[in-house]
Amino acid sequence: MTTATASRTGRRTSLSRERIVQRALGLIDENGLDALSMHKLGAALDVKGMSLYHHVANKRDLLDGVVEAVWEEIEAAAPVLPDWRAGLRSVANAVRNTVRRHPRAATLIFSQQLMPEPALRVVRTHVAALVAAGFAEQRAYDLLRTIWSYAFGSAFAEITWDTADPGCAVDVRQMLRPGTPEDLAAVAEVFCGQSDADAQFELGLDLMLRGLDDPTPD
Amino acid sequence: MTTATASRTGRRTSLSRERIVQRALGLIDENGLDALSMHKLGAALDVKGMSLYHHVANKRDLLDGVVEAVWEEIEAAAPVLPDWRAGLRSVANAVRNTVRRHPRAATLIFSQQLMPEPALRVVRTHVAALVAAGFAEQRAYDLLRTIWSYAFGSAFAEITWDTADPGCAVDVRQMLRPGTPEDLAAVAEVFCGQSDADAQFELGLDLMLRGLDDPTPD
DNA sequence: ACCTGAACACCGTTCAAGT
DNA sequence: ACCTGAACACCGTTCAAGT
Repeated sequence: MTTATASRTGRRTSLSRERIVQRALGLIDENGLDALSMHKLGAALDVKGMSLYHHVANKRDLLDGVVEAVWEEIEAAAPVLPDWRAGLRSVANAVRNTVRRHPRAATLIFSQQLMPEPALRVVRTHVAALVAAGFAEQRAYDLLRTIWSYAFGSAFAEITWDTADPGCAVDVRQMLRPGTPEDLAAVAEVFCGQSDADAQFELGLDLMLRGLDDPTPD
Repeated sequence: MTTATASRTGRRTSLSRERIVQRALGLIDENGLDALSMHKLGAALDVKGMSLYHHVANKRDLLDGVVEAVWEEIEAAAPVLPDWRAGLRSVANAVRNTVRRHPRAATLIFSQQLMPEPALRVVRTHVAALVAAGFAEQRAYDLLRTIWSYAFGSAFAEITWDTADPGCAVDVRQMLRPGTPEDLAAVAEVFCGQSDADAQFELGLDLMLRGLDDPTPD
């Protein structure tokens, strides 16, 4: 299952929480969350599994670290922009693109009950930008939360339905239980086989952003 | 960990996939997904773990069954309504309320790569209603998908942030890593400590539904 | 037809050594 | 200070019995 290619590189540098977390994210991206064990992660780092416990408290702590690493990517991709609508758009796109880049790690973001620091920095930065644009603070939090929920919901729906092959369209049937009647399978094909996922994502985003008036100068 | 109360009831009725799946969902609701094992599930049904394999193919198949059971609850709570906006609202609320009723099982819906039949029936029914209201079929699918994504995203955000104690507000800090600086902790408290989750959910829903024009009669 | 004892490889985690 | 061998309880799963 695990390739033996990793055994030559990265033996000189010793372990660190950072290196362990990044390797874990890499392994999850490659083989899926279920295939990640402390034993295998150790092996991928040229070390025995037990050694990891010198740098992470336990597996839960390790996975918290992975969630934080994903959030750091979101943060880096979600700059504040002069126009407040464009700023909210940048948050939404950062969330969606990052989740799509790590589809097999994405479920962790919701299953670990955690708000890591990079996530909180995204909130702080963009709330501040909305307030600077004239919104009341409470309203700014509400708007950000709404866009945030939509972006995560869309990204999750997409990765659930994407069967990893962007080209071939008809593999939606893989996610149906064998007995599924033909008429329902046809429904799934239209609903899940998104011809243009980007346009679909924009639809909801546009609806929400166009519905918002510019803040009244107070 | 497991209470011994279950050992008296339910011994006379023999096993069935249905009974196994329902008990699994119950155990997940009580103790969380990580605490569910085939051994423990067997014990909760007065049987050895291996006996379950006569009724479910493996654990993945069992969890697929749990996802399907949750979808059946969503389906039952999402009736078609005369007004198309009210119909979309009923889907959104059914998703949100059901996810909130099974917070510890919710992550399964996205992590199992599966569209079970009750989910497909919800799609078919509500697309048909939108088409009857005058929308083009492709447009109907797009709208439903948008509302769907928002509802799941909101529900997931809520259960991630809800620390199970609806009363006490300040337990948001449990989801912060110990080192988190005070200013970021304050951000988390406003962002996650939703004073009125229902109103927050309605905000995004209203934005989207108000932005939609009635379909032009063709 | 359905339940089970025994067994397998694998898992997370601890701890007393080793260097 | 950091790595490891040995060991623990637990896990998913198989299979040859038992009834």
